[in-house]
Amino acid sequence: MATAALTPELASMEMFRSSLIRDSGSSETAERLCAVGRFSSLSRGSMLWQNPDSDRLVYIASGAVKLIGQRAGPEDSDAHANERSARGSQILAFHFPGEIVSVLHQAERDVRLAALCDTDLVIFWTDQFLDVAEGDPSVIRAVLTRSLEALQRSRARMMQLGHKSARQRVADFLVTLAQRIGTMDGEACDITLPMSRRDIAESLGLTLETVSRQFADLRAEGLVATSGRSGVRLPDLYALAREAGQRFS
Amino acid sequence: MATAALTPELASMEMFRSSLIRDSGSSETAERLCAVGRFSSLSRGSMLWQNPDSDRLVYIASGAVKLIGQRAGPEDSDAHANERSARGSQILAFHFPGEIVSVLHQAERDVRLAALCDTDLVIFWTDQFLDVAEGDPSVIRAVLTRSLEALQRSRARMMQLGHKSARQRVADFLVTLAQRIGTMDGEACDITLPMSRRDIAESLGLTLETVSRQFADLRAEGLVATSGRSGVRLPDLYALAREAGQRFS
DNA sequence: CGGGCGCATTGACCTAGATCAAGAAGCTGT
DNA sequence: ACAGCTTCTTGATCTAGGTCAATGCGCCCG
Repeated sequence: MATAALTPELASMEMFRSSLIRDSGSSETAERLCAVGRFSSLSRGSMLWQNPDSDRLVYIASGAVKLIGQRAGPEDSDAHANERSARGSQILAFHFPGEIVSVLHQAERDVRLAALCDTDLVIFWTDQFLDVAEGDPSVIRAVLTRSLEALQRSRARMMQLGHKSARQRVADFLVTLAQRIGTMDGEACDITLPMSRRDIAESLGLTLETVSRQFADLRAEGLVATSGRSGVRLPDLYALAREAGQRFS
Repeated sequence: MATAALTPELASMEMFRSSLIRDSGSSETAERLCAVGRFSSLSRGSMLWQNPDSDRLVYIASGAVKLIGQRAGPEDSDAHANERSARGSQILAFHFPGEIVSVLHQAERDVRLAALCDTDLVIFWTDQFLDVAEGDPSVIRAVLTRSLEALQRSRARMMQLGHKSARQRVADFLVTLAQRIGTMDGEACDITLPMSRRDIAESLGLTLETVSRQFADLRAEGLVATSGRSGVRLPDLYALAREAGQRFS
């Protein structure tokens, strides 16, 4: 009743519920799903420890996360497993509010979710989620559609990693991100990067130095402007997209 | 009634039906799905022309296919669009009998399915498939599970493309393929490669020459033996897996 | 069985990007 | 405002793998 904001937990659950109903699920199913979902709040930099025994579905309510794949060195022994020991880890995807991430348990590999900034999310045990959702085909179908979209993005990234130059990767990264979280400002487009240069590098399969150099080049050519660590402005999205795409030879 | 084999079409439909029922779908749903599926037979090297206006699901009954992603040069004009003009195309995945491939229509990109050898398959229009399957949640769930598996494989490939050396990629490719289509022979494992060196290269984001060189090196070290173009024997799968995986430094 | 074509192998060289090594901004907290 | 971090930028080398080019071999077909 107070004028103060809802608790993050209630707000997150409400977001999830209404996103389901928008996908034409019945509100009854939504209620039951909310009942089996567990709310969680992550602060910047912390990771969601993944039980190695089961798959999860994670709904992002607010903030931003990265999905990290790490070749599972068998329990890197005692070494304080804080994030910085990330040698040779690969970022598989970034995810933003409203999206559902599927974190599959995968023998031999270690897949984790880490928060780029303070993040609220709702976690489901995949089997349980599907058991409940099975009563409502439209919900399962919605989840299927989302996972096919994720597959599509994943394939697009593969093409990027396969045959593109550093310059193209960085350009493509910026254009794609602009489409997902950018705000148009007349001709130009502004993005506030939630991730570090290192994150960008690891997601593109490059080194942080190379990413930095490509930013410098694009900046020199007037294709991007930066302000501070995280402010990026793309004065000509089309020109940049052209850089990203089919520059033969 | 004759002793002769079934027609490929009937055999393919029967495979599809029984794979569905194994996944606990009702046989009634299976019948209805078969009714909307269209059988098709591809000969070695030919491509499934993808209508650009809709997504498809393709069930592989026999043979082998590659899923190709090509940055869509706007209608490469008249140039006889036979397969060989594949400049800078990337192979997104290989698929084998029993698997369901989802081919999503993707603006700006051209995704196609090509047969590595003579192949029988059943094609569905995704929306129609799901409309029918919606009556039977366990079928939709099965499709979802398969697509999550595809996502998982896709992520694994991303890690490969991201941070691995040519040697590791080739080793990983062979080990992964061995697990999918290899036949054990005591300690060793035999594979008959359905794809060319060029295909391997394009799927790993390497050149055909580099792949060849890596084969030569691994051969020299006794980790693989080859016979003819397509015969491969892996005398020590574990040693090879170790090459593929976490060789730090 | 032998000719010919396409795939595979091998070699010589050369760039894009990794690696190593300083510095220069940015964002904290006091 | 300043100290002390972390993250970013820039520069100088080094090398894995790409590119170009020649040769060899498996496989199909007459």
